[in-house]
Amino acid sequence: MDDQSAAFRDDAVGAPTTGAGLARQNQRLLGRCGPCPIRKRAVCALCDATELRRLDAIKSYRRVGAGREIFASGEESVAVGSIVSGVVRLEKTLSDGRRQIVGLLFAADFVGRVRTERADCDAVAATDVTMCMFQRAPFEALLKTTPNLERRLLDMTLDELDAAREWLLIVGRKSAAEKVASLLLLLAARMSVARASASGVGREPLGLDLRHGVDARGADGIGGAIALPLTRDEMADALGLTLETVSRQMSSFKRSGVIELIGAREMRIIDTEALEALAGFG
Amino acid sequence: MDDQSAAFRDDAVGAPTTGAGLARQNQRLLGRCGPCPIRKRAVCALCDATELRRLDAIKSYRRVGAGREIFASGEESVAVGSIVSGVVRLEKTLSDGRRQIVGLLFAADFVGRVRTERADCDAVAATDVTMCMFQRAPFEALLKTTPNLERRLLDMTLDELDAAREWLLIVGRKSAAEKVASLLLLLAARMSVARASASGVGREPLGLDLRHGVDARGADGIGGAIALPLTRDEMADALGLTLETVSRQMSSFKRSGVIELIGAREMRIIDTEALEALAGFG
DNA sequence: CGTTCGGTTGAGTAGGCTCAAGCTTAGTGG
DNA sequence: CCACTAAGCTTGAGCCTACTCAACCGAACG
Repeated sequence: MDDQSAAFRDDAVGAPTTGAGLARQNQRLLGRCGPCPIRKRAVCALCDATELRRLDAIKSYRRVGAGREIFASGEESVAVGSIVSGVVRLEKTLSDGRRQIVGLLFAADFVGRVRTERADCDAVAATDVTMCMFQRAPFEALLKTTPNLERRLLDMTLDELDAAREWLLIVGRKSAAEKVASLLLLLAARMSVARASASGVGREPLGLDLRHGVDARGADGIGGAIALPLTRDEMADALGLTLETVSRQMSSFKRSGVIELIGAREMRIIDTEALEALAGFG
Repeated sequence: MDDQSAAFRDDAVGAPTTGAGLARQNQRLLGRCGPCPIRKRAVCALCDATELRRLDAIKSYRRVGAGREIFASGEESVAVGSIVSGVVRLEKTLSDGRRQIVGLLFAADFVGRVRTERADCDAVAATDVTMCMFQRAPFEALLKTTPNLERRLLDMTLDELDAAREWLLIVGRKSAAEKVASLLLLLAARMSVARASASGVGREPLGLDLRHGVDARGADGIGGAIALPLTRDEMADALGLTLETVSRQMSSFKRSGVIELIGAREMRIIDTEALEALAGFG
């Protein structure tokens, strides 16, 4: 972390959590958007060269260590941006401490809320995160004059909305086993897409979108090992369960040979079809 | 229902459910947008006269009887539109019949999904509904050339996303009593706003947005009687509960004098603060 | 080498579900 | 007008899933 460019703000110094392996190569592509790994999928996906130059003028990269807050609920929302690498969780907390994770954001996803004064979720780095940030005010100004930017943001927001509703079905109506299986499939799908980020797919749904679990069969996340970006506690808070229940379900999946656990925070899916059956698709 | 204009399609003939009081006056404002009660809050809110004329050219009013489907999950999405009056529920169903209501839409809210081939929810009229519909293809064409339309749709979609996430917290982390209290406050707030629809508020969050429950104190829905647009079963499916649990909670609120039930489908909130406390805001 | 954090596992409990019966209301037809 | 029906609602009894409380484990770290 010594060859930082001037535009690179690094919040990860002395990161509270052990987050090895912050994607080194991201430092190389600073400044220009051309070689950016999320260029084709992020909010800038539809922008032409001119528009990209305008965005470039107001962007700044920022690294956030695992566990660090990106913005807090209720605070004035000043910054928005795209995730270049890593995972961000959006969470809400009741006054008595009960917490619900209401969104998981991966590479290329957009973080922050335009056109509102204050955030209504906390956004926290679930892993070490690299972001391409914009001040909200100039970004909103650019939104107004750049239909390609607004169009892409609308698309991404619609996809997030679909994902949130899919998640509502899982949290509201599925059993503990189905919930955990659903989450594991989601993580497998999204973590692997994030790794294979060079591929320029045009339309990428975002957030907690379970349908990816089905599409991603054969992608290198299922079959390969997946580093879980959430603790048992966080998984529980995403699913409306307790950490003990999540742990028991994981152990049960492991015992029945559906998944393999490598330590506690890494997983390999052995039998994708069985896991999908457990997730109760339909 | 005999003075229908040519542009008025009526799906409610022989409506399967008892839906008295379909807002008669809506028939009067057909054709022109000027006197439309949702003009200032719907997707057309930011449109100028020229843009409005273009929208006017592709719109058609449609009445849907309570219980009737507006579109079905998986079917090709051909129509979108604004709710002029009534309540629409968005729901998802698992193959074994478990159902989750993932959105409630009221007057001025936008129904349907642009830029996707197929719907991923069912949309069903919860009450008799009057809609201002557009064919999806011409509407999307207009979206591309009308920034004011796209901007407003983005705003509304962002508000829906906020609402869906708020709902996720309720479904995932609240107790049965808190869930039911939260839903009653939401319904009180949204049903009263729908009635006082002439007021031209610029920024109106949409959907299952609970924060309205707090804002709407003193509005004429709280204090006045509220016609519940959902059966106990539907309330349960919105909250991730069973209908019996919902019924028990309602009875309990009634016994403790927090609400009054007028028949089973009409309610008056007696003690708003108590109900808010029961809803567990924080 | 002790501490801390995250995870696992067990035992007992309870909140909400299931099953079941009976009630209310509105609509229908004799 | 009133029995009949059906849909929606209420209430009760018992059960089960997931929660609570608690002990223990293992890895990482100072």
